[in-house]
Amino acid sequence: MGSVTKLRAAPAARVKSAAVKVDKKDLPLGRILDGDCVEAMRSLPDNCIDLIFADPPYNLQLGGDLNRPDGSHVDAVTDHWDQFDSFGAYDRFTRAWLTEARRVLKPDGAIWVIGSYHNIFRVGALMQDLGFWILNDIVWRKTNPMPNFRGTRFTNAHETLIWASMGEKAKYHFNYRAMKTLNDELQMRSDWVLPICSGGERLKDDAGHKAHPTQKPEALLYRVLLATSEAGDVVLDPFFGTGTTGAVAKRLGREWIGCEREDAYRKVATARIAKELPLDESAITTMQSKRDAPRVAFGAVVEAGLLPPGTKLTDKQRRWIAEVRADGSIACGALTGSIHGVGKELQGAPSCNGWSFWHYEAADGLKPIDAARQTYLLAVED
Amino acid sequence: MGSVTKLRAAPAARVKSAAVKVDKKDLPLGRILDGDCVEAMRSLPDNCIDLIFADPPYNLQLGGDLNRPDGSHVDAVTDHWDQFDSFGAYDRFTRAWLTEARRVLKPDGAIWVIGSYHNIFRVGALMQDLGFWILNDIVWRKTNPMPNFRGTRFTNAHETLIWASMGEKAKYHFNYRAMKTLNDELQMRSDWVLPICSGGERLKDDAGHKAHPTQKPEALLYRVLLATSEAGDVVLDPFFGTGTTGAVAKRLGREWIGCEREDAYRKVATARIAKELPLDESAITTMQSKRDAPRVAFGAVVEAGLLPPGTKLTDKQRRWIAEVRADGSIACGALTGSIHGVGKELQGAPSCNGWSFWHYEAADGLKPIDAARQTYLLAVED
DNA sequence: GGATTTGGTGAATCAGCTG
DNA sequence: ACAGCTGATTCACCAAATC
Repeated sequence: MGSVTKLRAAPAARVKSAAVKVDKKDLPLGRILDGDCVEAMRSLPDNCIDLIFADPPYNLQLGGDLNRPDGSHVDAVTDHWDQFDSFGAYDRFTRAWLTEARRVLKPDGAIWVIGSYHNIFRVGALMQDLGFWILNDIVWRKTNPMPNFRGTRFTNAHETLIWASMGEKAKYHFNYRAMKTLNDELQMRSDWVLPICSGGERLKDDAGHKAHPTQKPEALLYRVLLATSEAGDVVLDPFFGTGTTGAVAKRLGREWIGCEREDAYRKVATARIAKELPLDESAITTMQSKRDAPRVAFGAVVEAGLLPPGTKLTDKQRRWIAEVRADGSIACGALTGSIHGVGKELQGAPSCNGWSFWHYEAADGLKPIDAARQTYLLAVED
Repeated sequence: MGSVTKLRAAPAARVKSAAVKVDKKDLPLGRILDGDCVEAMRSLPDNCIDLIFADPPYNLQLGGDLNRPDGSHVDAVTDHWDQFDSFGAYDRFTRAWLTEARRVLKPDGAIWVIGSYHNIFRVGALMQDLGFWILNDIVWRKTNPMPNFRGTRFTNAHETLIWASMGEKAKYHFNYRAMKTLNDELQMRSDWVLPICSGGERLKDDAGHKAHPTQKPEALLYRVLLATSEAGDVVLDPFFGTGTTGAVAKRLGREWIGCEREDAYRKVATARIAKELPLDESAITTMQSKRDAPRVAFGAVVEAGLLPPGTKLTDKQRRWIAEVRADGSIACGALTGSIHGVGKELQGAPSCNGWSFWHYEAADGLKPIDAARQTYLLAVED
């Protein structure tokens, strides 16, 4: 077999300085770190995490839930005549863990946070303040929400997730093709219809009570991880709970790290993830977008004899005819250049994908030259 | 993660003096106030408004031009009124208008704000900071959103509305029964599926271009006003635009006041509202008792404008005539209820399928209202 | 006249690599 | 930092034109 001609450059370095590149072996992969999530994250190096999924508490009132950035405990506010103390405490807590999350994330990492109207607006605003760049807000539309028993409001039938990159110009990962495939060949939308976690998936303690009050459905994590991480990526969940993130990460071939300070949850999560089996590698492999495929120069297709010099190309409506030249450029009258540039000029368009614009006469009719590229790719693939 | 408990909010800001009751006649009802909304609201007395609907600038931060895959150009929102220098500037703007909105609202008044992920988190957090008590966040799921042309993110297919009262202990108005009626006898949920504003509803200028870049669908305002205001209430819209709020308020028998600083928008809105006809009082009357409740999604067909309130229905033999009301119930003389229930009573039958029993006058003759339902289903199916 | 095709468009934070 | 080149990428609905 011939060697694969990959015109694509090496993938961009994921961290700015190779000197601070962290060896995955030095990370506590597949472990649940004990204790407060801010403290736990402090034990991790900078720029080592590919993706964070966070399901923080909504609660301002429960004693012991909140700690200040310095680790000291925030007293529960029982006299709530001053709202700013309550919201302020929640904001300090949120800012503390988001700051630490930002430190451990790689420059091309991303973060997901889920919440309800009680907390998500504060979380979202703080994320923006800290420099995170919101990519989408996602609505998890519950098929089976709890009704509003008193008939006083609309049924609260959804929760909101925020997906953000490290900054306005930061890179991030989005498996567009995998999401489109998952959604019956339509773009995946920002509203996801999924049932709440119940039935056999809902973990129970020895007494038969639910092990955790807010266990998230695995389908939700499945979609999050499939959409925005790659196999082998390191996924961190600072509020690990019963370990839904870890279980789905293991299944999908992602590495994971959790933070959880409740012994009971850690125990349940550990047992749960131990039972989880990783999927076969071929099952994890997702549809690639063309953007991720190796780039092929038109000249290579010409060189390989698939569209030899002198071949006549035309557009679908046969408005123009161009001729392939030996160097992989094409000529249409006096106009010469790349397949893209000539197509663009002829149409007066802002841009043009020459692979789909130009066609050639095949035995079974007019075909886009992209077909020749596909043939070429199959031929050179090992 | 702890158990889910509500965040605490500020005590409701109470009216300083109950003696200062405002006479509606002293308010600029049915008028669009010229100028900046903060200045305009300053001309209103304290505690005079029942409901505010606000569609503030979203502070979109767009990059360069965007083209569709077919090369056509996307007409983006680049208007000067949507430009802010920073999050800080946007926050100051938001705090200013929300503060004034809070002053003019009655103690049992409420506010709706619509936004996208660009601004809604900041708006929601500031609302909480100012003492507003969030009652629901509502997701407007668009049936026909603009796709993500570059395949870089999830299709941004929804916008978010926040509904809030004046404070944790404040009273507010919610027409639970009307919403349940509108939703086929199921509690109305926090996710609303509605198409974007297009077609004949979309206002155009003399040159045929859209009169406003972000005109909201009337069905959205219809649901907001029907759910959280009463006939005769005073509704204020600080960002009036082309006056969707005013048009629907007039139709539903609510008083309205707008603020708008752009001459062109004021002009379009004035002409639009002048053409709007108030519905008959009986059509506006909403169902308050379960006994009279229809059990159908007929309300959604009404809301969509396919069979607007006031429409006359008759049976095939034209023996009876009934009138459609705003919440999807119908009235035939003193008899009111669902399309099924009223039809059943009139015929003295054990049951009646209202969809086939009732007819409306279409351009091409008498048609069963099921035809309108089919049209509706085609429109909203996703 | 009805069915089909074609074209237009909507609140959008919409590319990545090389030189 | 910036310019230039390559080439990847769209869904639902409406309206007008065409068959």
